[in-house]
Amino acid sequence: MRPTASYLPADERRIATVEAVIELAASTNPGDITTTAIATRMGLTQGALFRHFPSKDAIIEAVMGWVAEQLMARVHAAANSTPSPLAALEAVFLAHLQFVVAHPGVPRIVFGQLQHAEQTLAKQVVHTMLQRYGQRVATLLADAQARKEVDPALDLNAATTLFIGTIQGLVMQSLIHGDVRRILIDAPRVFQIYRRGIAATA
Amino acid sequence: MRPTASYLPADERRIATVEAVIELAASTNPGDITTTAIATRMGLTQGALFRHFPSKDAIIEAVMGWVAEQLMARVHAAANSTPSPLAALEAVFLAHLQFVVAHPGVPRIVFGQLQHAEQTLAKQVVHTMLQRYGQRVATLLADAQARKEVDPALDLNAATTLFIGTIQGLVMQSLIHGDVRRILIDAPRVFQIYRRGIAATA
DNA sequence: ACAACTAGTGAGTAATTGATTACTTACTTT
DNA sequence: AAAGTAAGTAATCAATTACTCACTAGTTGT
Repeated sequence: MRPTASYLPADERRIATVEAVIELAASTNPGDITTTAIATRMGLTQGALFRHFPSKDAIIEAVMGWVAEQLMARVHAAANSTPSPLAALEAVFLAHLQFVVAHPGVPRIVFGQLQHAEQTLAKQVVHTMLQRYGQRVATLLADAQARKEVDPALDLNAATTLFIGTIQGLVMQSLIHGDVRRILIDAPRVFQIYRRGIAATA
Repeated sequence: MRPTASYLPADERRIATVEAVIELAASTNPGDITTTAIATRMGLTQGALFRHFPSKDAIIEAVMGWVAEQLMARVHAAANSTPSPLAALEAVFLAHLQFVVAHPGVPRIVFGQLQHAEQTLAKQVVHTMLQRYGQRVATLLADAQARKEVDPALDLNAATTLFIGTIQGLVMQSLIHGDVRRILIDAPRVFQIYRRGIAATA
């Protein structure tokens, strides 16, 4: 409940707002996060929020933008961290999960957004993020195939789906058990099975 | 928008209510489903609902109970459909996903429930369901190991986590793409990689 | 020090929500 | 057919929500 300093400049206040939402989402149903709750956590009154955002939806959009930026930065860094595509794949896998563990509210917000029926702008941001993400993974898998690090007969689309699905599955499980840190224990052991599933027949 | 007949007996009306909620959840954010929306879909007035349920939460609990019952029935049937544990595992995998495709609102409601912070009764139902589910899968994997159908050195806990995670991942992806039926296309190809990951070293 | 600007306050509003209730309608039993 | 019971209606309630605005407090440049 850090009582953020008063009278921040507008851009810093907007960032503080995004952080407040993500922190709140760690322990609250994202759909139930009210503007009053956001403001209170920052030590502000509710009306003050609308000095920096035209609507609540705009706040959510800002949050999704922040998430997309942060996550993709980590993914790309991990993907380029090693020359071996297969090793890079594992680095991406772990980097993604570390990001989630560091910000447990993030997957909850993302899942929450995907639930909405309306084609909202925030949902669009999630869409393009996941699309770029999938393309990066597919490229790594193709590279690994070219280097004979994985099975030449591997179904690349299925492998990409399973890669992302495995991460989302781990996240869901942590959501079920209410224990985020368990992800980091399960992650390497689960990835080992995945790697075996796509491995080159030695 | 089938206008359910008027003057149903109480138990039938309760079942109709559960079905209405699940149908609504297929195209609406479960958290945004109002008692008015449920009643309207059944061709009733909102107040009539509270003649059969003491509260909205009670409606959700009834829905979760229905889901747990239906899903576990299908899972157990699939698990016992063949003597080979590995084949049974694939049968469970497909049966689960077919259930989701038949009722697209179900995973949305389940995910929505897991988002709640409070330890609600409905959440408890989901918990025990997933626990029993996991135990059944773990048993099948252990049997498969005993029959040497899978790697004797396989990490059973990780394999169980990955099994459930893979399903949840596929469901999430369909939620992202807004196309439920794609699950049935991806499912066999994804399972093939999973099976390879746990397979016995021939 | 002082004006100009920005950030925050706090009291409001309209709309929506789950829930209650007095009343009416339909079915069942004898 | 009369009486009793179960099911549905329609109006209404209190609470909560996102959003607005006239005003005040703090910050900054000169």
